[in-house]
Amino acid sequence: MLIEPMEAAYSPLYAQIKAILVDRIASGQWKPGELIPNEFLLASEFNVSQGTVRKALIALEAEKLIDRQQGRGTYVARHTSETSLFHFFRMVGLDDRRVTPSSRVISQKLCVASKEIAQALDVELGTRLHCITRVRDMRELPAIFERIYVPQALMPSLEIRPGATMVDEMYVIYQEHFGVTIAHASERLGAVSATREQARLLSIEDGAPLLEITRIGRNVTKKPVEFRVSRCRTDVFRYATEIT
Amino acid sequence: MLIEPMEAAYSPLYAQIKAILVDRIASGQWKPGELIPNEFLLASEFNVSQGTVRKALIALEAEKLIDRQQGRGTYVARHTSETSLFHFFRMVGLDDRRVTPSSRVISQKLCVASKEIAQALDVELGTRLHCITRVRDMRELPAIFERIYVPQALMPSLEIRPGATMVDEMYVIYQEHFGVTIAHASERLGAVSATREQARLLSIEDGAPLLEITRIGRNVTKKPVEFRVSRCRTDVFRYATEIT
DNA sequence: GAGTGGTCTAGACCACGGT
DNA sequence: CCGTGGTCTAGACCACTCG
Repeated sequence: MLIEPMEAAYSPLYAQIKAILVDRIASGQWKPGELIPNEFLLASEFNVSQGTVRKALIALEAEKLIDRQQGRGTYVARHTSETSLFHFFRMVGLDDRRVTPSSRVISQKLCVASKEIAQALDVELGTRLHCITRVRDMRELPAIFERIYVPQALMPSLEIRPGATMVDEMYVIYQEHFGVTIAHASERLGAVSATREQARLLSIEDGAPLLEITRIGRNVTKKPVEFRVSRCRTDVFRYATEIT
Repeated sequence: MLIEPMEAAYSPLYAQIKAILVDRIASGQWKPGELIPNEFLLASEFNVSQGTVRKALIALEAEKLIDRQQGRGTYVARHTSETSLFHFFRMVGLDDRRVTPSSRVISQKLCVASKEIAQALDVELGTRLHCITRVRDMRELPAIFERIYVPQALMPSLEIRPGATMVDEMYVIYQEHFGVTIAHASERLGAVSATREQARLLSIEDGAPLLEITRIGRNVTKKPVEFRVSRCRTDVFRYATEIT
């Protein structure tokens, strides 16, 4: 019996607890990598039983917002190059084995949101955005041509050295430098023909078919934060997904 | 304390219960659509508490093997055109709205498993397969060219009338006629150029880029049952996936 | 051994779908 | 009204990590 507002739509206790915990993570009160109080402490704080807190925590773990480790404790999820790639990067070789990309930044510019991007990011038309163009190599091959758009307001000092080879994932940078955690993403896939520029950068024939992935990245509160378009060679790589 | 074999790897009670229930579904002892015993009955059958059974049932529901309905009971999941499409068919319009395909069968033949297909279906090279070729229309447009391979041994009398417009999903047919339930699938996506035949059937230009989806469909025990290659127009449709 | 999350139990009560 | 699944509690014990 946490809250009992008149006329309230019914919501189970564990869902209310969960919402409170999400808020603590979203607001930065609990930061990525931080150890949060154990189940009994949370239970006594909210005056509920440990089992109820547990149910909220299990739900948060399923959403990958926290990381529970038996014997150690519960931590706020943190992006690492590893986990970020494993979670958000779906390309595999024809042998079905995961590949690790590295990236070369072609350019970083400021631009304004087009109609499509403004709608995707839920911002005003003309909002100022960072626009990063890069090529990602996989197994020594140039494989992905990528444009990334993020609102300048969210990450004022975002600065990627053009030409530098990047090991770190963008999502690690967002989180560690700007406190922005990408927790969910929507992807739309289609097939397109390579433009002349893309063909040159990817060492393929002009007009060759490319897999185009359009992604909207969202933070823990599901607000859109990043828009990205990736054009991938699929002569030696595939996009992998499981339906369960 | 269900089983306690010497040297056994530790496995929680609810996982053992779950395995038993999966087996009852896989073996056909409980058939799709059937009402299964309630939580207390199962609990007393296995001599565990209701909460333990519940945990197994919740896991099965997450895997979409059963359908739990408050106030009514728990049913073995059944494919319907609706649920099958909603679960396995990922194409959406550019407006992000779901589309419902209909299909025209071009041909049905018998063939033998190539190396690639034999490996995918985990059968011997040369195993006899049904091979169905069809075109799927979406919003009055020919949109997908598709080849489906299933072992003849699994579905001896599979017979689709060429030319007939199909409303029913293949997966509904597999389940209702042959007791084969597709419960999981792996998909690999890439971009390819349309062959002349495909271009003609899809009313697009020769060599136009198509999204190629290679799917391995698996039954409830995760054994591969169907191999399918779909080539999709993505000028007005997209493949949609969420990363959560 | 102390502390954490994971499992399991037993029982109470609630919300929902039918009769 | 009954029977179902859904929530919540309180407490016991198990498995893992670390000092």
